[in-house]
Amino acid sequence: MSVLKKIEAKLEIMAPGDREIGQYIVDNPDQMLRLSTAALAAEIGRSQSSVVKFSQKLGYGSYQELKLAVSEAKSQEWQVPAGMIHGSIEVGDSYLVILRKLIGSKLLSMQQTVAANNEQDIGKALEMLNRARRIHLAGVGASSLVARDFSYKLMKLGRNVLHDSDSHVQMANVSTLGPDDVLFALSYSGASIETLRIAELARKRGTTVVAVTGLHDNPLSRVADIRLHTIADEERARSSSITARDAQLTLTDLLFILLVQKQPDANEYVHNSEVAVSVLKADRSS
Amino acid sequence: MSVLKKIEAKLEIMAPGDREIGQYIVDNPDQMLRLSTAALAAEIGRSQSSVVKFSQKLGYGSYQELKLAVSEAKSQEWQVPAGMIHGSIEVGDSYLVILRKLIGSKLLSMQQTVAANNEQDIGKALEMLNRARRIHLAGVGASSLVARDFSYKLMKLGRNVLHDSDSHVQMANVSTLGPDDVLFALSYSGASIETLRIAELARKRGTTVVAVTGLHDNPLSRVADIRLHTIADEERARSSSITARDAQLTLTDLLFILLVQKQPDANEYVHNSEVAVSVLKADRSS
DNA sequence: TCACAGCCGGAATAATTTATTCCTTTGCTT
DNA sequence: AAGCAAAGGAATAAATTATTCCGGCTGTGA
Repeated sequence: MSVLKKIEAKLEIMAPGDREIGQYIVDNPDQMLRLSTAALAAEIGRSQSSVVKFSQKLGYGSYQELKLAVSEAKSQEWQVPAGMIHGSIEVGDSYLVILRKLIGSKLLSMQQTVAANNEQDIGKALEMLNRARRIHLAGVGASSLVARDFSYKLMKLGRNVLHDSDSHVQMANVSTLGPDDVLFALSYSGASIETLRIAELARKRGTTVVAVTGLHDNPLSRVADIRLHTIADEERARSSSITARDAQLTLTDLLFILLVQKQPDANEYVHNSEVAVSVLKADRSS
Repeated sequence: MSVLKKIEAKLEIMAPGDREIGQYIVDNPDQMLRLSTAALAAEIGRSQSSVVKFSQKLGYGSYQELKLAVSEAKSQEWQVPAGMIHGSIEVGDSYLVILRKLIGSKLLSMQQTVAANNEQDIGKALEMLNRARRIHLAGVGASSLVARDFSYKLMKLGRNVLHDSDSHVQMANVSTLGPDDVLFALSYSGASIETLRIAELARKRGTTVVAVTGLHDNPLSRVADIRLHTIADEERARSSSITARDAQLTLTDLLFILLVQKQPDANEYVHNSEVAVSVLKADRSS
């Protein structure tokens, strides 16, 4: 995960002094890279030692390491191709501007989402999904659509998958899960009460819980065994539900592809399922 | 020009000592970033001061600045200009390569999709959707998920929308449509027999049919009044269903945003619907 | 061949930056 | 109210970086 995101996420739970430092870094990563601890401290009116301690609390061995991480993070964000705009979409915008902004913010959320999850966590989730006897997918509203999309893909690989858009049915299904199963729960806010209850129940039954939520602290994430994250354009109200969904899809697509890589006979499964569907399509007589 | 290139170019005309330092940096930029002047000097058996002087000779005020430049240069190499790799995903690919290819092909399909539809056609579709008494969304399989996603968004705007994932129910619904209504039909192949039949029936009843299909000639497109197109990465079998869905979503998202632009009270509707949902979320007692 | 100017490069040292220690304050718990 | 833990700053230690100084080597011109 990018340091800047990490700092931003932790900002709320930091001590006031650390928050000021973190805020400054998030707001001015460029300046920060050129400042010494003392200079940075002076900039925001705190002591030099606080800056050093801040770096250490974040898990970096030294201030220099923090700088390196910031520099790397900054470069990752720059990957948006030139011409992309990710401002919010305004009423007066022309067709072309809207197009660019839409694609720009979609791209941004996809990139930030893959950056927000490190390979280890993805790997753990993958391992769980791969070994699971059954996979239950939980999610309501828009997340339910993502869950269903993912369930179709998993079925193509011959996995045992459960999902229903009705949360009561989901709850009933969960009550049949056991320790060999996995619950994959999606909720951007991490606060959807139905999904949360389902995750809690699964946890109680010894089922491994993989949660896909936003980066902020949230109840669903707290009950999970494995935490994955999606990043959406929260500020831009008008596109937020779009990018939150895109972020979830990016993550589930990634998991699907990685599963395919792991499964030697995946192509055969996928191929067979596609043949089966195309038989349906070709059947013009029905 | 990137520092590394610059160093490489000057390597020949440098004094032997400087050349050694430069070579090391070019060869191991990653290590260099974590080494102090003294450590770097020790690594190649030279004096610490030589390293400092090396930085200065290159025009950087300090060793730290050189480090920053190297870090930046390294990150630039990462972002393959225009950014992405569009190759298909292979079994041996590393995690990072998969990430890039996935996002690359998603981006490509989004860009090609918006390019494949001219503003006039989009405008006509928009006009139809805007005026429609009722909007029926048709689609099966993965397209049904896109249809449902779109239906949620339209409902947020207070529109009259019909969609059911069961094609028989869709068919039944269509038989209640009239000339003031619009059928919005999604099918990448344009050959899904259920969706096609639904479109034909709608046509017969005088309902305007908007079809969203691939660019190839196809039956669904032929019966439609307004044709919109999605472009997916067909060659790449493994990601085709992913990009086809992304393309459809890009198009429906675009239509949604344009509808919002047209509807003066849209924000209020969207806001109200979001408030309603958040009330559900906050209700921890259920 | 013999100054001598120029530079390369290292040792020593100065200056700066970073890390640690220690101590006071503050707010919370018991 | 006493005890405790965390926050945060001052002082100081440790490290890193920058500068100075000096010996040695090389090419040049008398």
